[in-house]
Parts: sequence; C-alpha cells; structure tokens
Amino acid sequence: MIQLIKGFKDILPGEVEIRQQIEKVARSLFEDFGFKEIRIPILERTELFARSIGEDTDIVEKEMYTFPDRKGELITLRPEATASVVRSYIQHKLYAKDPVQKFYTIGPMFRRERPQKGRYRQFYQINTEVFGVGSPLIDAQLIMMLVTLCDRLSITDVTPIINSLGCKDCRPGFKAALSDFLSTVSADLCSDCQRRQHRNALRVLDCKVPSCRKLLVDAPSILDYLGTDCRQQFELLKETLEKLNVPYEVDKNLVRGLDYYTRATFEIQTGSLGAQSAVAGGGRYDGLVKALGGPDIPATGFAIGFDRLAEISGLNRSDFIRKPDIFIAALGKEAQTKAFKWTCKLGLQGVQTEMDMENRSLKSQMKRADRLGAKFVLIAGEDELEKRKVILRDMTTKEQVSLPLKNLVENVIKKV
RNA sequence: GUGGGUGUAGCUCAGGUGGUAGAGCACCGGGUUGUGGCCCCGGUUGUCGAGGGUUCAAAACCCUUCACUCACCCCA
Repeated sequence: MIQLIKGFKDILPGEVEIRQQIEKVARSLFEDFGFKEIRIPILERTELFARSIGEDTDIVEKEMYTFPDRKGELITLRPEATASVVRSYIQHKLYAKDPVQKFYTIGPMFRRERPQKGRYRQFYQINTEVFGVGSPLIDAQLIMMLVTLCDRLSITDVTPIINSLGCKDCRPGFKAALSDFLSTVSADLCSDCQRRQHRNALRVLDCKVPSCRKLLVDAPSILDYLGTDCRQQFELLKETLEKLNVPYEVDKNLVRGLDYYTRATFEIQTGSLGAQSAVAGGGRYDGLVKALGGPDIPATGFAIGFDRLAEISGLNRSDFIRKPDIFIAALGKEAQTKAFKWTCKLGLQGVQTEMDMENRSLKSQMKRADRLGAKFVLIAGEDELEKRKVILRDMTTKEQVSLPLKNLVENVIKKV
C-alpha cells in the first residue's frame, strides 16, 4: 500500500459538498462586489516568491517545495497566491486598461511545515487582491466582506484584528526604536525571541510566550511612529469600519509573516481552531507591484484559510449531499435490461437514478435503496412486466402506485 | 527542526501483573422462494503499525523505526 504524502490529504465525498458550498457562497459574495476570478499557475519561478515574500522569511528559507525542472531551472510550488496575481497583473499590463482591478482566486498552496490541526502541507486558500486603490475605504470593505462571509457560513466567534505596519518612510524609525527597546530586555526574552530580535525584530511582537508578552507591554508601539499619511489612513480605516458597523480590535502587535505588507494589516481570528487562531489574514502591499517590475501602484488583499474555514463552518453537511431521486429494483434479466435503459434516460433528464446491477434479491435492493436515501423505488419484477406495468413506491409514505410501461420515463418524471 | 499523546477488524474501541485476539457498528446472507428502516439468527474481515530483542510463550516487557495526532516554530 502506497501511503499519501505527509501533510497532504484526500477530500472525500461528504466533505467535498461543504467545500463546494463555501466556494459558492464566497464566489457570489465577491462577484457582488465586482471581483473577477483569475486563475494562476501552481508552479512559478522560485525567484518570484523569493523576491516578493522575502528571502529571510521562514517560508522562503525552509518551507517551499523548490526543485529544478528537467532543464535545471528552479521552480516552486506556490506557497501563496499574491505573488502570482501581481506577476500576472504586471505581465499582461492589466493596469493599462484600468489601473483598478479586483480579483479573487481559489486553489491549493504548498508549504512544507509540520502538519497540525488546521494546517496542511497542501492547503487551500481563497484570495482577493485589489490593485490601484490606495484609500483605506477598500481595506474596510475587504474586512467587511470577510465578516460577511463568515456570517453567511454560520461561523461565530470571529473577530477582526487590525493594525498598521507603516510604510517605507515610517517603519525604519519604529524598527530602530524597537531594537533599542529589545536590547534592554534581551536577556529576559525567550530563546526564539533572542534569535528573532536580530533577524526579524517585528516578529518578536508576535511571540506567545507569557514572559515575553509581559516584557512587551512596555515596547514601543508602531502606531506612535506612523507618519502623518499612514496615521490618517489608519484613522480613516477605523472610522469606516465603525460606519459599516463592523466590530474590530486594534492589536499593535499584529504583524505579518510576509515582507511585502505595509500600512493596514488585518486578521480574522477565531477561538474554535486550537492554536491556529487565524482564519484569514491580509493587508496592504503598496510597494510590491513596483518591486516586481511594474508601475508604482498600491494594492491590498487577503487570504482565507479554506481548510480552517471548512472546519469551523456551521453549515450542515446533509443539506448539501444529493441523494438519488429514484432507485430501480429490477428482478430478472429482462427487467434488468429495461431498468438499465430507464436509469440512463432518467439520468439524462436530471433525475438521479440508481439501480442494482448484480441481480440481488428484492430485499437487498430495497435495503440499498433505503441506505442511499432514495425518495422513490421503482419495482420491476417478472410479474409486473407480464402485465406491462411496474410499481412505484414512495419510500417515506410507503404508498405504491402501478404505472404502465408505456411512456414510463415521462410518467416517472412527473411523479418524482 | 523540537516536544507530548496515540497506533488492535472498514469505523469506534475492549483486551489487570506475558499463555499466539474480542465487542459494538458497518457489510453479506437468512427469518419473509418478491418489499427498506425495528427485531431475531448466522457469516466474512486482522501479518495486534513495522523490524529486532528477552521468554518455553509477546498485542502486552525492552530497543529501534514508521505513521497519525496535538503543541512549539511559522503561518491562512
């Protein structure tokens, strides 16, 4: 037996239906807000991710599935979607037609992390990306859409957390102040933070070790270092959320793991996912389009953890699993031949029809019809065929009627 | 990469201190030679995660290894 790869998983019928429904709800919501679907490749040149996500991030350093193709070029299974969408936006000069473009995309991402609850090596994301809008109005709208989506999927216990990371002008000042602060408490930080302190100081803010959290209470806040522009934007974001009646919390320690994020940043957190509290995350990446060789166009977006969403969704599986409209129980060879013909005809008419092809007893066929949840059973035995009739049984009321063979399929369609 | 927990039938799990496996559910058949759910009866299924060791004897004890899972790291 060949086992599947660690961190990968099969999504079986039963679970698939929930995901189909989530997709349906998400697509319709996004399209109502003018987002267009874009489909991007799963493989890209490694360089694209190295340059956008950041060479020094854990994702690029040790989590990507990177390998040379047969000609020796380094390619990578995408660990996220934004980089590819940005590449596509630039490559097809989509800004030329209208700099404002709104996209969504749904698909698998790959990161070689240690799997745990709500985290897999092949995981699914729903992404939206907006180009050409610098106003925080759009960020507020994105957050509102996320909250709405959760609501429509009957997910409770979600809170949007927001923060601003500043821009290329104000972040250096904050980083310097943070570094100064960290060096004063360095000895008391956990070993991970002592390492992070020099490599990626912002991440120390995100540490969950209680002793670190305690020390960080006195850490400088990014919000105190924002330039006028960034501060005004952040204020406008908060005001807009309030006007939209979207509740939120500000967490000055909320940071993102990908280097390209700037200014407004947000996360949707839930209490029902164990350690994986983030269901969705996003924010502005105003410098990325330019950094990847395009014009200087602002951008923002979010990524939803599809698997996590599916785990906490309050949707009821059985509401979306389709059951046979009719089961044909045939007895004898002649009946079976006819049953097969009817099954095909009904299927073509959109009536889901099952039958037994193994010539089993009526009892076992009835049992199977029941197990499958068929609404009706059509019984075609030798006796009936002789009279040129069949029996149609309603499985819930147990009522049975006799139907002539003539125009049978049409009559059955009328009944079911 | 690090740590904890768990691996026994398709599923959920029993199997004090060693004596080469059980239950429920599921599945198949019968009770009703042609009518589902409930009930009754019968039946099938395991290299007890794998390898090695101790022992007359290992699912159990020891070592190694693998898988799953949760957590750290990181992230959606």
